[in-house]
Amino acid sequence: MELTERKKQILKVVVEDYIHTAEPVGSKTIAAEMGGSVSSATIRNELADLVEMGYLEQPHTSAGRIPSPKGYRLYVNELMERQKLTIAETERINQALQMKMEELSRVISQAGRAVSSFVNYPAYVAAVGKKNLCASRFDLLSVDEYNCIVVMMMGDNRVKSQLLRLQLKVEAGQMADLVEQLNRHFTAIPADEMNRRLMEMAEEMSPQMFLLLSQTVSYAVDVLEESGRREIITAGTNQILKLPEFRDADKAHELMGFLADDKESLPVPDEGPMKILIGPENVSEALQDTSVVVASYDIGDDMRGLVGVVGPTRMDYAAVAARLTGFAEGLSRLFGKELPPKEDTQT
Amino acid sequence: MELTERKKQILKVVVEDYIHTAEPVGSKTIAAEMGGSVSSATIRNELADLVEMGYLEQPHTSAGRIPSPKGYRLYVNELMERQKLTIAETERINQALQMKMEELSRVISQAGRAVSSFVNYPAYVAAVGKKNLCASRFDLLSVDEYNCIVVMMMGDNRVKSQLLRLQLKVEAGQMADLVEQLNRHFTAIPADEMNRRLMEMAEEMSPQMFLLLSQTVSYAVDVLEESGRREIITAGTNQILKLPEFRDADKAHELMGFLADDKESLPVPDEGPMKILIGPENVSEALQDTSVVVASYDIGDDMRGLVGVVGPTRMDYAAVAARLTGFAEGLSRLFGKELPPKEDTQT
DNA sequence: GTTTAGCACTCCGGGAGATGGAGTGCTAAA
DNA sequence: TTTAGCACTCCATCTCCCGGAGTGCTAAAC
Repeated sequence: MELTERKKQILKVVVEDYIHTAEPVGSKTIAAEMGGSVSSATIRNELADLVEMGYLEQPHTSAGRIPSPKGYRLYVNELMERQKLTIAETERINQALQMKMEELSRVISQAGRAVSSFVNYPAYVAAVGKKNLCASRFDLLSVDEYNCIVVMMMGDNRVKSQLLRLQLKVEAGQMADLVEQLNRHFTAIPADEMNRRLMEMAEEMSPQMFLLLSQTVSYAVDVLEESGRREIITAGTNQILKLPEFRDADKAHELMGFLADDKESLPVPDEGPMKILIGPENVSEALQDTSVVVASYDIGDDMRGLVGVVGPTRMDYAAVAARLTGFAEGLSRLFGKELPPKEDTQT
Repeated sequence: MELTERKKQILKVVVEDYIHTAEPVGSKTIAAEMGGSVSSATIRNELADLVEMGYLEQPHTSAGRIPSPKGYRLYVNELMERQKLTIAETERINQALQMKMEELSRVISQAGRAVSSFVNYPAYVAAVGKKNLCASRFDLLSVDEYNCIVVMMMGDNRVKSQLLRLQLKVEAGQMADLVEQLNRHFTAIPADEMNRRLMEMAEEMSPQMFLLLSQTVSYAVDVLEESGRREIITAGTNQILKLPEFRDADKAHELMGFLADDKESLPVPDEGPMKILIGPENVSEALQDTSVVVASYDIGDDMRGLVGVVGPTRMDYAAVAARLTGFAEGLSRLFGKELPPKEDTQT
C-alpha cells in the first residue's frame, strides 16, 4: 500500500490533535480539521489503511485512532514543521540563563530547572567532562611547617586547590623540590597514569619525599577523576504528574524513580545537535512509554554539554525541539563567552 | 475531663496502628491489641471522650478514629518510645556515609539521598554556611603576563582558587605589591566590607593597580558570598507517591512542587538537636497536612548542618527520629573528623 | 460508678446494571 | 473513488443496591 500525500496529511492531523488532547481522534474531527474537502467516511477508509500500515493504533474497536511510535517517527522525520521561537521567548531563555559566575554544577542545574519550566516536562542536563584531563601546573604554598596549599591548574585552565595537612614536617627547600618533581613528572599525564609514575619514582627518592609526593598526587588524582566523571542532573520531574498518562501513581512513581536514580542511563546524543527517541526506541526499560528529546552544545575545546527533555510519547515535539535548540544555543554562548577567556570556571 | 493512663494507652494504640495501616482504627481492634483486658464497649466510651478532648478525630460517624494533630503531639511528647537503632542499622548508616573526599555539596546531597531511602520519605539536607566568613590569606601565582591564579584561603581553612585574566599587563614587582595589599587590607574582613575598603583605597594608588586589585577583590567577594548562602537540597521526593494520602495526583504535585521550588522555607531547627513539627504547626501553607522531623549536627566551629524528613502527619515518628539522629551523629563525625584536620573541604 | 452485652443505625466502598454518546465498519449508491 | 446511511461496538458514567465495619445508646451486670 502506498503512503499518499493525503494519508500523510491525515497522520499529521491525528498526531497534532492527539498531542494536545490526549484523546483518540475520530474521523469526523479530522474531516473538520482538514477543511471539509472530504467526508468523514473517506477519512475512515484512510484511517483503516494507516492502522494496517502501522502508523496508527486503535485502543479498541469503535474508538478513535492514536499514533503509534512508528507514526510519531514519521511525523518527526517528515511532517513536523520546524517551529521558530518568538523574539519574546528567545528573550526569556536568555534571561533565564543570565547568571553570575558560579560553580559550574550550579549553573547547569539552574539551566535544568529553567528548561523544565519552559517546556513543562521533566528535563535533564549534564556537562560531559573532559576525559583524560591532565594537570598542567602545580604549586605549593607553605602555610606552616605541617600545612601547605596545593594548587593545581588543569588542561582546561581550571584551577583547583586545597589545604593539605602534611604527614611530616617539611622545610622550604624540600617544598621547592617537591613542586619541581610534580611539575616535571606529573603534568600532561592522565590521572590513571599518575599512580604508575608514582610507583616508578618510589625507589629513586627518600621515603619522606615520597610520602609527601604521594599525598599530593593522590589529591590530584581525586580531582582529575572527579572532573572526568559526568554527572547528570534532573529537574522538574514532578511535571509528569500533570499529564493524564501519569495519573496512575505507580506509573509516575516508576518514572520518577528512574529519573532520580538511574539518570546516568538517560540518552546522550552521539553526534549531531539533536536527537529524538520515541517510546520503544529507548533502551531503558522505564522509558518504553516515553519519548526523549536531547540537544547538545559546545563548552570548551572538546567538551560538550547536553540538555534533554523526557515526556510522554505524545509530547509536543515541535515546540520542545525549538526550545531545546534555543537553550543549547544560549548555553553554548554562555560558556563560550564567559568561561574560557575571562570568568574561567571556578576552583 | 481527665486524661487517665488508660486513655493514653488507647491513644498510643490508635496512633501506632494508624501509622502503619493508614486506616481509621476501630474499637474492636484496639481492644484486641490491648490484650483483651477490657471490652470494645469500654473502649468506645473512652474513644468518645478522646474525641471530645480533641486528641482523636472521626472521618464520619460510624468510622474508626484517627489521631488529630493534637493527638500526634501528645504521642510525640509523652507516649512515643525512644527507638534504638540496631547495630546493623547503625552499620548501614555509617556505610552510606562512607565517601571519598568530594565537594561539600555533593557529600550533602548524597547524604540526603541516603536518608530518604532509609526512612522512605522525602528528605532534605543543608549545610548552613558560616555568615561573615573572611579571607585569611591571598596568593597570586603568575601564569603569563596577562593571566594569574588567585588563591584565597578562608577562615574555615577552605581554599578557593581561579585563573584570572587580567585586564592589563602586569609585572612581577606589581604582583608582589598586589599580594601585599590584599593580605594587608582585605583579610579578616567580611565580604560586604571589602567593597567599601576598596573604594577608600581608590585614591591612594595608581589606576592600574586599582584595576587589578578590584578584579581580585570582586572574585573574593563572590566566593565569600557564595559560601555564606545556605542551600537546601531535597531528595527522594517521589517517595510520597507510595503513600495513600498522596494518591491524588494534584496533592502529590503540590507537595513536590513545594519541595522542588520553595525548599528554602523548610523548617530549620532553631536550637536543640531535633525538632518535630506536626501538620498545622508548620508555617508553610503546603505543609499543613504533613509533618516534618529535622535534626541538626555540627560541622566546624560555628557551622551547623541539618537533615530533615517530610512525611504525612501519620509518619512513623519514632523510627524517623531514631534514624535521623543516627545520620546526624554520623555526619557530625564525618565532618568533625575528616574536614578540619586532614582532608579539609575542597577548593 | 464502671463495665459489658446487645442492638439499631449510619456510612462507606464496591459491584451490577442501565444508559447514552462517540466512533467504527460495511454496504450500496452516486 | 467518494459518500451517505445504518447497525453495531465499546467505553464512561450514573444509579442503585448491598454488605460490612463501626458506632452510640440503653439496660443489665459487676
